[in-house]
Amino acid sequence: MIPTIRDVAREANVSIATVSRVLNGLTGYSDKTKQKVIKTIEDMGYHPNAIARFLNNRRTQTIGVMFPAVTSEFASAVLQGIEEFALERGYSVLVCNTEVDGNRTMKYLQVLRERQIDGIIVVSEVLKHEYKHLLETMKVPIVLVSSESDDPDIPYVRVDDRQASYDAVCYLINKGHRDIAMISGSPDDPVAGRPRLQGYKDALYDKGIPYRSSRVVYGDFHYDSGGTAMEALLKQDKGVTAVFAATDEMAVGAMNVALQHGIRVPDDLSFMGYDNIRLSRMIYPALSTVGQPLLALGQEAASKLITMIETGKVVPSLVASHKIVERQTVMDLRT
Amino acid sequence: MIPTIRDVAREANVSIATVSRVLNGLTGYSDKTKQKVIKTIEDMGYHPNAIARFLNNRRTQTIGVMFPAVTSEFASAVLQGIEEFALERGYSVLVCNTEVDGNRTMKYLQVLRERQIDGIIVVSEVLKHEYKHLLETMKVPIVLVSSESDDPDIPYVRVDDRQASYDAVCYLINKGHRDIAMISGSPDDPVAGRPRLQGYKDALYDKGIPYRSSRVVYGDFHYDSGGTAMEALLKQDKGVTAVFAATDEMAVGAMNVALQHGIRVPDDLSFMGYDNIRLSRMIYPALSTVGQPLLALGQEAASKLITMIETGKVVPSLVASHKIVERQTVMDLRT
DNA sequence: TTGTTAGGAGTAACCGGTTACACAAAGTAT
DNA sequence: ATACTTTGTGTAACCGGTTACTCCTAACAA
Repeated sequence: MIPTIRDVAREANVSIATVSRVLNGLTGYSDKTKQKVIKTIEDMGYHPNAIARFLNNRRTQTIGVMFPAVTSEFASAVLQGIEEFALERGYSVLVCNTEVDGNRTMKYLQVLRERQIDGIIVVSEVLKHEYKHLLETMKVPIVLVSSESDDPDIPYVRVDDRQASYDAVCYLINKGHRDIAMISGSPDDPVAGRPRLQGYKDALYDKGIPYRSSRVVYGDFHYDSGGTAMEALLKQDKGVTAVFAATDEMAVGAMNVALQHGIRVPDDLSFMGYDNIRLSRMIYPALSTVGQPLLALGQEAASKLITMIETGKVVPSLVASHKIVERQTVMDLRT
Repeated sequence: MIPTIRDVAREANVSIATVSRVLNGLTGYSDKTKQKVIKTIEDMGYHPNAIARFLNNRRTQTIGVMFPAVTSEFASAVLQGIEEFALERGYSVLVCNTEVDGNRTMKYLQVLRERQIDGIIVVSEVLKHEYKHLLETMKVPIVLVSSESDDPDIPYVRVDDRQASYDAVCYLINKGHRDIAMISGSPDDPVAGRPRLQGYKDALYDKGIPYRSSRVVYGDFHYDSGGTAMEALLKQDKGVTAVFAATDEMAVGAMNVALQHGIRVPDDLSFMGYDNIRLSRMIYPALSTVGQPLLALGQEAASKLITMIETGKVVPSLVASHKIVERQTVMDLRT
């Protein structure tokens, strides 16, 4: 039988209250008692039951992390950041992969509520009305990563997608490119879709380059759609010298299609991605891209969430800085 | 204040036992009572507290998953498999990333014990003696993924690495290659190191090709080491027509170095990887490799673990089937 | 000497459920 | 009519901790 605090108390000839106090480093016992209790605990191999403790603390020291896709490198890097910070602060992380279908999100939220988690981090997923309603009744702090909400009580941690996209396109323009196509995600996507497209448009506008809708094609953020988009682009617009994609995956998909067509990269066509996932430096030629501090985003999100949990106050949002990662897929056209 | 079962009982004019029975679908109440209770629960927005329930069930419906690296695609695919199956069966998953340093494993095991998790899945990590001792005192079922233990009480789920490696090399030989190099992981690694190297040697032996130690170079399973290994290989042995790497990451790293050296793939040099991570089809040319059913490995592991938890019996291990994934990096040398 | 205070330790209520057991009423067999 | 089930429901103990409150004693100030 696994020993309980009562067993320890009996064995050490003290009360359970005293054992509890020693365990929690509270005051109210002599040093002699402390030694006796500690020794008994070790002799018996006693380990406190966190579940029982949680029951009256009303804190489970657990946070739930919801992802649309754990398998994406983006998500797993963020997860690692969250997890590292959480462990340090004594919190555990429950993963919730909502990828498969929409109902899973609701199901998971129910599970998280029943498990009395202390807070939730939602990664790159927009809070639908349905979820929000449920979340409100849970009265639990929430932090968003790479997403945003109009609710001032829900802070977010993300980079400025429009600005990052703007900078990427400016980078291309500064390298002498004027005929730049974009492979965008869905323009309805408020996180990685619309703002990145807007950044592209703004950069062109500011640099005096006319925007042509034939130079924008749409994918679903993932690898295969990048290839499909590239095929379409090759058909509809010949004069392009550079392609900017809203995600690295799409950039790589597009680049591979170009390579299959015998197009040389970057000599004939330049590519620029967005995310700086590990993949981007593992391909040949290595992809130039926009870097997001993924690990740090995760850590920041965990930090904010835990602060909210422990202070009960709302914490300000954070716009983390991005950077242009220069590799080998962008040609310098200036002579 | 969040309503408890007592609040519901009072409101519905029944005892807490009755509410509990309705909640758990037990027998022993009239239909009228049931309706009344259900209505009250809904009206009050009552949700049972899983923590309190766990306290007397002695089951937390939680499993811990330990990884050396969540960020690796391998791990995240397995995690997804585990998580999917677990959710279906009402279990939640606590992720434990032991990547950073060795002490974290011990720390995490302590956390898992205190949290009274029902079982542990250890992914591609060998159980050190230190861990094993602790695990034994926890008296909790364990399942290994892509690893092995001499303890018959610890089942594993993995592919036959030696055989898979053997098949990969035979595949190359059947395509007419005789000068095959290998980029191995550490030969001390009992999971992905030694067996894969052995498979390579066995295949050569069986096909009557002499083994040359100058054709084996060692990496650490990750991307960069593949490149380094390739550099070494290019220096020490010129006549190679194919390179087999113990992981896709190393294969890709090696291939990129080859491309940088102006070597054409697969025309001048063929490459074969191992793992079939997403990356392998995202590069150009797409990497031929050995496929492991990662998602299924995860699901199987979760399934076995939950069976062990619920029946208390040890479950047999599983050797899952691998397959050769033909893509574009292997040249057919037969005229 | 007496009153006050602080420190060490114990008792018991409580957190929010589950469940063994008790019991009354209604139904069925004899 | 009596004895025995069955059904519906309640009471209270229990899971393993935390903590408010109480009590006793020794030390110290007046």
